[in-house]
Amino acid sequence: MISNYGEMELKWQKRWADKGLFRAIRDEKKPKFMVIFAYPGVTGYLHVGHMRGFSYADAIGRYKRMTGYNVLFPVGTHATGNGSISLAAKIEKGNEDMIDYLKRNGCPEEKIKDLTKPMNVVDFFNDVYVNEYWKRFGFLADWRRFTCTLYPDYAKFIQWQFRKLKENGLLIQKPYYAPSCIVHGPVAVDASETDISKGGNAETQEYVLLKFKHGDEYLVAATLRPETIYGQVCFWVNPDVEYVRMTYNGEKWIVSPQAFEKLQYQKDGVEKTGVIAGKDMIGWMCTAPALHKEIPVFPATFCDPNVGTGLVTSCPSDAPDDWISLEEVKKNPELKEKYGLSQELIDSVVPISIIEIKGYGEFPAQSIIQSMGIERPGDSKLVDAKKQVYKDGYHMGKMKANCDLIAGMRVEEAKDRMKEIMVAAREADIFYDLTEEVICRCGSKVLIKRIDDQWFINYADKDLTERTKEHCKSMHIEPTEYYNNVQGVLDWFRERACARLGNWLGTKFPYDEKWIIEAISDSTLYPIYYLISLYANEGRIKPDQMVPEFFDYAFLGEGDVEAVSKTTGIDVPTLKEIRDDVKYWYPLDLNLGGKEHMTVHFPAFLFNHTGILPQNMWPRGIMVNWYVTGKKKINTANNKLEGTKISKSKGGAQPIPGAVEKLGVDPMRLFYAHAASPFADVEWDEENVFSYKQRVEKILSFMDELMAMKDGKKSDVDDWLLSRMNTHIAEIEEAMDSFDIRQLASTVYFEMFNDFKWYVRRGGNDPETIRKAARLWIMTMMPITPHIAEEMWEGFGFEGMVAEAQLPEVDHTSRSSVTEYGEDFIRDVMADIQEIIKVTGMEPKRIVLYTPSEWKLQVYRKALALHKEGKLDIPTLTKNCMADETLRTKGKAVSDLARKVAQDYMRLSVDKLESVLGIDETEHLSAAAKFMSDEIGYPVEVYNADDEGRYDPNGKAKVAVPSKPGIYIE
RNA sequence: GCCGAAGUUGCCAAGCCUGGUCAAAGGCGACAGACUCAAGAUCUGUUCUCGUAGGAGUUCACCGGUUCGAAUCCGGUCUUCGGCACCA
Repeated sequence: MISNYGEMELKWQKRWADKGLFRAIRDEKKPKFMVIFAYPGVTGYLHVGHMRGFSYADAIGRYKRMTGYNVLFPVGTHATGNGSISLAAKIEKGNEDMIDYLKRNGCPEEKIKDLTKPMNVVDFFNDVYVNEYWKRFGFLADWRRFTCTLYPDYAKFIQWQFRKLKENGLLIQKPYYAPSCIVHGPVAVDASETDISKGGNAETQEYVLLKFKHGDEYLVAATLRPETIYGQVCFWVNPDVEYVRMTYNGEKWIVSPQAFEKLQYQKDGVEKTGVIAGKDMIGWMCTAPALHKEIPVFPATFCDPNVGTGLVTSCPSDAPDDWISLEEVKKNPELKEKYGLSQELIDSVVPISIIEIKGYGEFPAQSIIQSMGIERPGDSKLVDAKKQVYKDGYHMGKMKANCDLIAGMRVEEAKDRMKEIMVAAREADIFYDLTEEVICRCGSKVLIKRIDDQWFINYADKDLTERTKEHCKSMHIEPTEYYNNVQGVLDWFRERACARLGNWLGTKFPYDEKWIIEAISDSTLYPIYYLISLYANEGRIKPDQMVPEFFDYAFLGEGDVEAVSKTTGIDVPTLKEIRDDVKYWYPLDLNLGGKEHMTVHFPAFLFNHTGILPQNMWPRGIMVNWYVTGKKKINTANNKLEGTKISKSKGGAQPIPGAVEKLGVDPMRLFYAHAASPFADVEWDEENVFSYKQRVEKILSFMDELMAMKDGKKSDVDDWLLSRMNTHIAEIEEAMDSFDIRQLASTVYFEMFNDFKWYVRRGGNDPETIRKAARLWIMTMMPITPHIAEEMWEGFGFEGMVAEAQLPEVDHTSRSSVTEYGEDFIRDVMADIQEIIKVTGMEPKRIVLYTPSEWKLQVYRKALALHKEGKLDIPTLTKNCMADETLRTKGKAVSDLARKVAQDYMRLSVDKLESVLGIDETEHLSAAAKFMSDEIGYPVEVYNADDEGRYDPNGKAKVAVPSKPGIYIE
C-alpha cells in the first residue's frame, strides 16, 4: 500500500526525469509521433478543468510511446496580448481582489511584489504551468523545447511566418472599423473583458446614416433599418439636446455631440462649425432620402444623443417608439403650443404601412404595442417590443407594393439593397457604433475607429480555402462532428485582422514595426517552432542568427546550406541537424485543444500550414476536447440541474495544487479519462474523483494480493484470463486508433479488473499466468495512471520502468472465443439459478443441472454447418435434420428445436454458435459444480439428459438445450 | 435568427455511425448480506413493473414513418447547450 501519494508521485517523476524519458530524440529507425496541446494563454492560474485536455495529450503520447513510436510532446505558453500587462498594472495599483486571488492560489507573498512588470508575470506563470501543473501531473513532455510567444527567438519565427504570408500573397491591407481605446488603440471587446473595464457584451453595429435635407444642411439620422425608408412620415429631434453643426465631405451635417466625436474617428475632414439647440429644429421640414418627400421635424425625448446620431427618422408603422411618440404628439396640446406646430401639420402625418409580417396587423408597431399593453413613451417594455418586432420583421417580413425599389422583397434582402442604393446615390453613409458604452482598462472611452492600413491575413482566399478543405478530408479529426463541421468553418473564415496598434505584448510586424502581431495570428504555425526552440533554448543558435534564410532552410529546405551558414553564422552541422529534425518530426500528428478552438485556433492553424508549408508538412490530426464544468446546481428559476462554467477569472475554480494534494494525480487523470467521453462536458465533482481514487486503491491492493500468490497452479481459468487479456488489448488498440481514451480507461480499470477478480474467484492462482497477465495489465495502465503503474511494475519486479516498456502485439494464439464463452456460460447458469431462487423464494436443498441430450447437439451441429455456409434458415435446417435417420424418429421435437435454433442463430455470428458447441457442457459444469455450490451456498449436481440414472423428478432434463441447461431446484 | 451538438432507466454516463446477442455497460447512490473493535474500507447480491421456475410486460424527450425487427435509420415537434469573429 502507498502511504504517501505525493511522495510516490514525485519519486517516479524524478526517476523518469533522471532517465531522460521526456527527451524526444530523432531516431530514423523508429516511426515518430508528434503531439501537442494548444498552448494555454498566460492569464493567471489555471484550474482543474484545464488539466483535462492536457492529460489527454500526455496519455496519448504515452500510449504511442508504448506501441513503438518515438514520441515528441512539447509544451509552451501563449502570452501575447495584454493579460499580463493588466495583471501587472493591478498589482502595481495594489488591487486587493487580484492580490487575494494570487494568494488564494498559493502565490508566495514575496513573489507578489515582483509581479508589477508584465514580463515578470509571464515568467512567473510559465514556471507555475510547467512545474506545478504539467510536471506535477507526470507529463512526459520534452521540457527542453518549452517556448513562449514572448521569447525573442519566437518573435523571429513569427516575423518569418508573416514574411512568408506576404510572399504568398496572403497578407492584405484595407480599412477596418475596430473598437479602439482613444488612448491605447484597438482593444478586444468580449465577455472576458481582458482589455476593457466595462462593456464586454457590447457589439459593433453598422448603422446607415440617412441624410435629410433642410436648406443647405442635412439632419443625419442613424438607422439599423434602411428598408423602412418608405414608411417615414416625420423626423425626431430631442428638444433638450444641443446638437452639433459640422462639415464633412463638403456637406453641412447636424448630429449629436457624441456622434460628432465618434464620426471623427471614422471619417476624414470632419469639422465642427457650430451648435444648434434641438428645440430650434422642431417644426422644420426636411426632405427624406430615397423618398424625396418633405416631412416635419417633431420633438421626441427618446432620442438618446449617445445612440447613433441622436437624430431619428420616424417610421411609426414598424417602430414602436415612433408609433407611441407620434400618438403622444397628436394627443398632447402642450407640445403643439410649445413648439408652434400647426394642427394641420400634425394631422398630415399618418403612418404608412410598408411591411407585411405574418401574425401582425397593418401596422406591426401598433400591433405589438397593443398586445403588450404599452401606453406612453418611455415605457420600459418598449425595448422588448422593438426587439420582437424587428426580429419578426427581419425574418418573416416582406416589403409591400408601395416600396418602389424594394417592393416585394423579403426584409432580409431589402435591407442590404436599400443601403446600397442610397449610399451609391450619396443619400446615405455608413457609420459604426457600439451597442453599449465600453471603457478601456485605462479608463478612457472605447469607440469604433477606422483604421486605413489594417493588415489582414486573407483567409478568405479561394485557393487557400479549397486546398485546406481538401486536406482536412484526409486528416484524422475527432470527433467526427468536427471533421464534418470544419469544412463549413473554413468557408466561413474571412479575412482576419492580424496586427494591432498600441500597447501590446507580442511580435513586431516585420514590414511596419508600429504594428504588433495579434494574439491569434502568432499562434498558428507554432508547433513547428518546437523543433527550433530546442536549439534556441540550449543557446546553440541565437535570435540574431534566426534570419529569414535560416527558417527558409530549416523549414522549407531552401537555399544552400553553406551559404545559409555564412549568412546566419550557424555552423553547417547544426543547420543540417535542425533540418533533419524538421524532416523527421514534421508534420504534426495531433493537435489537441478545447472546444473553444473549433472556430478560431484550429482553422487558423490549418490555414497557416497550408498557406506556408509544403503539402507533406500539413498537419495530420486534430482532437477537440470538451470542458470540465463547475458543479451542477439546481437553477431555482426553471428547476433544472445546470452546470456552471469554471472560469479562470471569476474565481470559484478549484486550484490545481490543492486538488492534487487531496485527490492524487492518477485519480484525477483517471477521472478526466473516464468520467465522460472526451466530446462531452463533464462536471467537476470531488466525490466522483474520490471514487476514482478508491478504484485506484482497490487495484493497488488487489495487485498486492496477486503478487503474494507464489505457489498456485494452473487450471482452466488460466487460459481464460490470458485470452481475455489479449482480447482486451485488441479492443484497446482499436479504440486508440481514434484516440478513444475513455474506452481505454473503461477496458483497463473496469473490464480487466473484473476479469482478474473473476479469475481469482474461480480459484485461479498460478504465479506464471498472473505475472504474464499483470504485466499486460500494468502496461495498459501506464498512459492514464503512470505513477501507480510504475509502483506495481516495480512490485512485480519487472525490468526497467513501465514508462519505457513496449506493449506486445496481441497474441492471437492465446485468444479463444470458446474459452471465453465457457466462463460466460457459468455466469449465465448461476444467474439463472439465482433468478429461480429469488422468484420462488425457496430455500434450496438440492440444485440439479441437466445438460442436453445428444440428439439436440446433433441439431445444433447441423445448424452450425449450415451457418458456416450461410444457409441457416428454418426449412433448410429442418430438412437437414429429417434427412438423418435417428433424428427423424424424434419427429416433432426435432422440427420444433430446429425452428428455434434457426431462428435464434440465423442473425448471430457463426462464432457464437461455434462457442456454444465448443465446450462439453457436462464436463464443464461438473468441473465448476463445486465452485457454483460455494458461490450459491447450496449443493449443485450435474447430469446429462441422456443419463438413465439421473435424478429428475420434474422432467427438467428435457428442456435443456445447449447454452441453457435444465435446472431443477428442491 | 443562422450554424452545430445534445435529450438514455434515482444521479452521472456508455450504446446510436455499422438495426437483432439491449431492460440497455460502467460508476455513484440506495437496499440486503458477509467480514469487522472500527473505517467515506473491502467483498457478494439486488436496484423499471409484475411474477412461488429461469418468464412476461412497459421503457431510451415527444409524434409519425421505414423494417420481419428501432435506443439505434428517416421526417416532424418540443426542450437544453455551444459558436456566431479579432476573443484564448
